[in-house]
Amino acid sequence: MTTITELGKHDGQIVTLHAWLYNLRESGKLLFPIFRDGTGTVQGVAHKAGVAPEVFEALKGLTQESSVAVTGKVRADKRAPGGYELDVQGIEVVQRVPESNPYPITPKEHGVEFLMEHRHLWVRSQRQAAILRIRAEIMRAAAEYFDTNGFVRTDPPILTPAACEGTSTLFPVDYFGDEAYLTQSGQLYIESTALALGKVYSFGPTFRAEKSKTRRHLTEFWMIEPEVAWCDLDGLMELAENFIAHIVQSVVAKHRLDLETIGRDITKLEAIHAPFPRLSYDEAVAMLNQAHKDGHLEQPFEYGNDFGSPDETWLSNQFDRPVMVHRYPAAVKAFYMQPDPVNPKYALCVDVLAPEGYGEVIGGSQRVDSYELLKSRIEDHKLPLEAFQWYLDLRRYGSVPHAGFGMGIERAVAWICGLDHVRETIPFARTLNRIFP
RNA sequence: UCCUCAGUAGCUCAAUGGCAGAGCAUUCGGCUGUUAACCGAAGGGUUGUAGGUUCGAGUCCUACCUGAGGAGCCA
Repeated sequence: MTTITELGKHDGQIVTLHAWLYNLRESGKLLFPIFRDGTGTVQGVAHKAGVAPEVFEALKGLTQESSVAVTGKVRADKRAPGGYELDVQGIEVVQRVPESNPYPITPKEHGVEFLMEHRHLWVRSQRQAAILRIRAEIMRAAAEYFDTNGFVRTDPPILTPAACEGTSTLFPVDYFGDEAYLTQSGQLYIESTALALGKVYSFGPTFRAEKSKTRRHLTEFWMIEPEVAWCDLDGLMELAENFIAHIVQSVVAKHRLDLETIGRDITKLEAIHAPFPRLSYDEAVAMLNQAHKDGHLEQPFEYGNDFGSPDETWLSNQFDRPVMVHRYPAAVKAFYMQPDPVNPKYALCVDVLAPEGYGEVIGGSQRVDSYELLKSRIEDHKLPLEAFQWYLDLRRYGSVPHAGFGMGIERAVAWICGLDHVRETIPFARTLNRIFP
């Protein structure tokens, strides 16, 4: 028993594959079945005169996605896309898809709605399988970076008693008669474990009930969030650029074939090395104003606002690697962000914008470490002080400067794979209009 | 929540207000190197739903439903 990616090690040998029929071409007394097994695809060849009659009959007219155990001889062939073909000698049909109810996803074009409705089958296609393998590598490499740099993984709860930031919409759930919410970020909790363990991270699903209908939004998405005690904004930006470079280079090193399958321009990924360019908010605004003057942006940018989606897209397109925009006006940012001591109207925060117009993949900040300031910020934002007493405890007992960020896995996958929508980056996307299958 | 666009065969799409069609898929036949193979034939329709205008509506009008793209918000 072997797999299709391993066929090169078995040239000239007889092997058996557990596989599915991906497609079948016939040419008279010649059959060209294409098999897929989850690791790749290979074309089989069967001459009517060269195989047992019952094998030829079983293969002829076999239906797409029927499951089989196929035995044959591996043969290097320069006509084959993967370099090898399989001369079929025997086949056991494990389950034959009936003609009366054929596999719905044909090797032809399909619309988004149809494919999403059949997501449970769509994941079998070569492109989707390649994306899911790359997603897995991104998640593995992300965890690996922290695991090998002294971080302890401390996962926060998914069921939470109160809003983390109070602004985004939350999914409420009944908790034995009380109202609880699905987490939208583990940040507040890992600030706690960071003060216990030094360097920590969390990695899990988060939920936002925003009515966003764009190619960048899911209602359920995965986020990896480091939080570091005794860390300032500069230290955080250094962490972010090294972290991202590690992930991208791991994917390039281990999934070149998958990147080629989905048509990704790999040279763009090979350029992703630290350090990344850094722009202050004011510098970014100056660039946006110039861009508007030059006619690259329709809307003039109003100083003091957060960047809109077209602004982010344009900014990130100006660089060949991710760009880090730091020190936004505190007024448009979250209550827990530390003010810049040089000018307190700015927050010590950073957004990392992926290149090629992919926009924000990381948002992070140094956190407020003063009890008095944090308390007044909570009050200014009209958040229930009672619910944040435990969070304020972190400033009552041995408070230190600390910082952290969150990276959305799906946006990172979309960028690294060069996809135009995050719905293809996760096995089963949850969007505003879809919670099926 | 707002703006724009789209719903016709299993799928992707055509059809000036005048007989509802093609390619793929399925079935049958042909082809000894095919690469989303090709060639020939057959079956397959409550045109998203409900009203309306008209001699006549897939097409025009109204409402609703579903989906897509974008804005805002965010990762």
